[in-house]
Amino acid sequence: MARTRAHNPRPFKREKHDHRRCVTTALDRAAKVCAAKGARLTAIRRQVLELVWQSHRPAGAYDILAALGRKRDYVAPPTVYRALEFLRAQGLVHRIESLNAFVGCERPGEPHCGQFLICRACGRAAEMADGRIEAAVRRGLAEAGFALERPTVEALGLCPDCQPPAEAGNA
Amino acid sequence: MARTRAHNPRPFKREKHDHRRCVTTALDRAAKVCAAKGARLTAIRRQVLELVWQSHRPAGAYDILAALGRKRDYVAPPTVYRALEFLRAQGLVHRIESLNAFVGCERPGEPHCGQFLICRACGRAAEMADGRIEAAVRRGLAEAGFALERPTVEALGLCPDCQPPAEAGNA
DNA sequence: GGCCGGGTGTTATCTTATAACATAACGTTC
DNA sequence: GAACGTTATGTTATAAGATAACACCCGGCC
Ligand SMILES: [Zn+2]
Ligand SMILES: [Zn+2]
Ligand SMILES: [Zn+2]
Ligand SMILES: [Zn+2]
Repeated sequence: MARTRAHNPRPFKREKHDHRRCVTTALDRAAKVCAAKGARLTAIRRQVLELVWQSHRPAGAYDILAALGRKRDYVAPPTVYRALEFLRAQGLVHRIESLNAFVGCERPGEPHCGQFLICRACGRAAEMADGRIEAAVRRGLAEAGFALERPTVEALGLCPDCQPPAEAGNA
Repeated sequence: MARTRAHNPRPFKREKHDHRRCVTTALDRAAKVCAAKGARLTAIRRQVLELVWQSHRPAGAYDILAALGRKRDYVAPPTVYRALEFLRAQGLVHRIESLNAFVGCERPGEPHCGQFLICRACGRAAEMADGRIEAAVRRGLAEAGFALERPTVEALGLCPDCQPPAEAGNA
């Protein structure tokens, strides 16, 4: 039963990691996904995607707008929103509803239900891929007679790095 | 193992139901919850709660603002937002992040993870109470080392009433 | 009275998002 | 390579959602 790993046990990256690699991987994957679908990853869309991946903190549309303004001539809000909508339609970014912000998708190409941990201390958001959560959600909604289109789970809290140190030897 | 019902199998109300009863129940419960906590359910807060319960469609802050203006003298946005924030802190309403809107909580007093089905056709939102989803979410987040504070599940789709009729005899 | 704190009123402003229309770039066909 | 339909972007204006900052009121308390 070729069961892929049920979930990623470490959704939050280390504080220090080779983030340039995150970015290049994301851009490479995006190119592949778009090519496979015949979608056009234009210059602006690519730049917006790159800016979304600037960090693991969700980026607001106007943050991206401002950053984009530094790279090229000023662009107006609709341009950014259109690019973000395109990227979301391709499954390349997720929108974090509770923050009105966007993060790059960790698993583009694989359809999945968005599951996010949002740290209210450091602001990072990590995407989980817990098959059990997804299964529970899909089952619950099916039992409610609901035709599911786009489920998302968002949890606000404290990431491992931002939690006060445990008193006892509780790992 | 006094297991409460795992979930409500019919989160969406019938089109026609005695909705006044929904409202009065909600207001009664709110009074009890506030009394128990020593929180003051003032006139404005109560009116805002009543307006949130006007229907099972999530109400935007400015919808409430407008409706409130019809009942009493004009109130400014901060008044409504403060009332909504109070109600949310008391667990009397939930915010639907993906809609920037608010719905009354079906189970005030019982701490729970918000689970919502949002129909993109009729606009209604139904709160689920699926213990298995909640358990899966809590477990997944705990395994990720995440200190959980406020998990929510939101699913966009079509409610049973709004789905195209099934072709075959598939219930 | 004088003080405090919670709740509300008021004004102004900020952030987020989209409507509507104009223009440019691309791909195809002949 | 001109004409055409299609998709993407530019531009202007505005809608929609949310909050900051400060004033005021009112009840309880000393
Ligand atoms: Zn990274
Ligand atoms: Zn953190
Ligand atoms: Zn009702
Ligand atoms: Zn519906």
